[in-house]
This record gives sequence, C-alpha cells and structure tokens, in this order.
Amino acid sequence: MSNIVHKDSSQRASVLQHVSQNIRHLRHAAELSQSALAERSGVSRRMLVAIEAGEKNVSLTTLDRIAEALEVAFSDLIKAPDNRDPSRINELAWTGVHPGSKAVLLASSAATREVELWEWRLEPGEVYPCEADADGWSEQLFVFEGCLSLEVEGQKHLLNAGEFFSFASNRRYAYRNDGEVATRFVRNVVI
Amino acid sequence: MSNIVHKDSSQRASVLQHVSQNIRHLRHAAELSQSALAERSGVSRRMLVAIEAGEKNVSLTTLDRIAEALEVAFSDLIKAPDNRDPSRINELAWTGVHPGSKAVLLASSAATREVELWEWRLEPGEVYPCEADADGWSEQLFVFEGCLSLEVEGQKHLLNAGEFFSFASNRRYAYRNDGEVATRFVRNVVI
DNA sequence: AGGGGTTGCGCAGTATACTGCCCACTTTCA
DNA sequence: TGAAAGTGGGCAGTATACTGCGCAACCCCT
Repeated sequence: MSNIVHKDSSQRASVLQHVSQNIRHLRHAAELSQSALAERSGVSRRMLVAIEAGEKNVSLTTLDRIAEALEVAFSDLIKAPDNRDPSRINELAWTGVHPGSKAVLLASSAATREVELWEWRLEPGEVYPCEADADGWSEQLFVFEGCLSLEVEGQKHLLNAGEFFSFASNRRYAYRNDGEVATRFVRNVVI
Repeated sequence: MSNIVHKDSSQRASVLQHVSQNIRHLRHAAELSQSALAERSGVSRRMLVAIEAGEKNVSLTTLDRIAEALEVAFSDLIKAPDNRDPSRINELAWTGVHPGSKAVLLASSAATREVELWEWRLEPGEVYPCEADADGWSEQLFVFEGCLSLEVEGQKHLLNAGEFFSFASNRRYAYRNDGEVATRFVRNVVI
C-alpha cells in the first residue's frame, strides 16, 4: 500500500450500500428467499446474508451471478436508488406572464451513458425501418410538424404535431409518414 | 456449489472484459502509467496488469478505488464500451427515397445520470431567467417555431426556427422571445 | 405446543484476490 | 549505445472473499 492519502471512504461505502439495498429490493421483488436465490445463482446463502448486510466486499463475478439469477441487468445492482420524483411528467412546470408561455416536462429518464438528439424529416410516404437496439436504449419523440406513424413490434402509434411518445427501443420499430405533408420531429436517443 | 446448471459464462466474462477495456482506455485518456495509477489508487500495479489483462475477478472496492483515481464515475468502469462514432455531429445520417426526407444528428453527449426532455413555448416578449445549474449539467435546444433569444452569461445567441444550440448550463442564462410570434422549442436537459 | 419457512450470525476451511519483488522485453530519447 | 519509462508476467506470501455447517431467533401455520 502506498502512502497516498485517499479520499474518505464514504463514497466507496455508499457503492456497497447501494448494492446491498438493491439486491435486497430486487430479491423481494422477485419473491425469492435467500435460499432460493442462493440456489439459482450458485452464490452461497451465507454470502448473500453478508452482502445484504453490506459487510463484505463483493467481486464482479459474484455480483454478476446474482444479477443473472435475479434476471436484471448488471448495472441495476450498482446504480444509486432513484431519488427523482417520477410524477413530474407532463407537469406544467412554468407559465409566463403572457398566457400561452409555458414549459412542459415531456420525459425524464435515467441515462447511464449517452444521449443523442436528432432532427428528423419524413416526406409523405417515407418509411424508416429500424432493427432492435441493444437492451437499455430508449427513444423519446416529439413531433412538431405533420403526423408520424410509429410502429413498435406490430403495435401502431399515431403522433400528431405537438404530441410526444417514449418507448424502449430494444424491439423492431419503424417511423412512417402516412400523411400528405412532410413530418418533422425531434428524436432523443438515450441509454 | 449447488448442482444447478448455470447459463454459459460468456455474459459474465464480457462484464470483466468491459471492465478491463474501460480501465485501459480511461487510464490512457488520463495519461497515466500503470505505476502512476497504482500509486494514486492504492491498488498494486501487479493487480492492474491482471485486471487489464482480464484475468482477475475484481472486487467492488478495488474497482471503486480505481474509479476514484481515474476521476470517473463507478458506472463508467463497468458499462459496455462505446461503439458509437462521436464524430457524427451534424452528419446527415439518413436520407429517404423522397428528397427532403432526412435525419440529422444534432448533438451527442455522454450522460452519467439523467435526461429530461422539455417542450417550451414563449409568447412574444416573454423572458425566462435561470440561475446557474450545478456543474455537469448541459442543455440542448432545438427551435421549431418562431425565434429564440438565448443569453448565456452576457453572450447572446439568436436561434431561428430549425436551428439548434448546445451549452453547459453551469452559468446564468435566460430564454427570451424578442420576436412577434410565439416561440416554440424543445429543451433537452442532461447531466 | 410443535413443525416448516425465513433470516442472522459464529466458525473452520478453502479458494482466490491482492501485494511486493523479481526479471524480461519493448520503445523512446539523448 | 545506454539510460529511463512502460509493460507483461512468474512466484511466494498475505488478506479476505466465499463456502458449508450448525445454531438461535422469529414468523405463520394447525
């Protein structure tokens, strides 16, 4: 060990705390007992007790076996609990002195990596088919001109100008303009 | 160990692979040698070699000490390597069969936590002043109707319909509609 | 009162993460 | 040509993650 003075361990401890809390929550959500999770994951129940108590330093493979048994993404185990208020969606967040001046929250999503903002324009009759993205990706659309036909795995959604839609993009989907004027929209790609 | 048959270990291995690749990349990005990182993190260089070779099963605290020394978020170490091309901004990513059908990438930003998509509307003369956000927050604006006057710490930017702007919002800024028709825009808030 | 399920924890033993020191190889630079 | 810096890896030793077992405590049944 070097003689470097490290920052206090609160951050490190909090990571472990998140893990233990997350595992316990997810295990309860899956309605599994410690014994059942131990058997499914191959991690000993004794270790699960220690992990949930936050008194052991877990390894990546152990954590991943647990994630696999809980059928959740690895990142779900380590991420901090969401302390945002999810009920703010569609909330009228601000109104100005002039009637009509307003700000509306369309979507709020926990992003772990990347955000891409796209401007799209589809002429009448145009189709843009998409393969499924990897798990975790989602898209948020806001149409500001024309009408967008969105098809997500067989299910159709019609978005008129001013409307908004959000969906997980780990499925086949397609954008289509079935109208008679150009469709323009903003596409937010997030993971 | 139970006699349960587990899924193949490819998934588990890939997590470790991501970690090793990420650490190597981030270490190089920080222009640190293995020795330097070892000293800053308190993790032995011997261990760093093993981790970067993907031949050891890292523990959470070890990983966190590395993250701290690299000054990156813990989640940055475990997430899948970014296979997206960062130089695609303003690239005309897609054109349809009809002339005018197109998709343009307006912005791409690495998000570590949260994304909020807002719809705004400002009547003529309306002003919305904002205090500085915390460090790390940034905003991306796309105006689709009217004209938006954006003022970021004394510097003015005029955005007409169809135009786009991106800025770090850890400074005082204000939205203003100096035009004579309503301004409508999409506001993407990201950290 | 008693049996089955769940959880927390002490303990001994094993596997392995982690360290520290070693040397070999390569690249860079004077 | 040689010194210095960076990297990969062998090896012995230590710390600790992890297992398996056993026991106690607390439910919820009947």
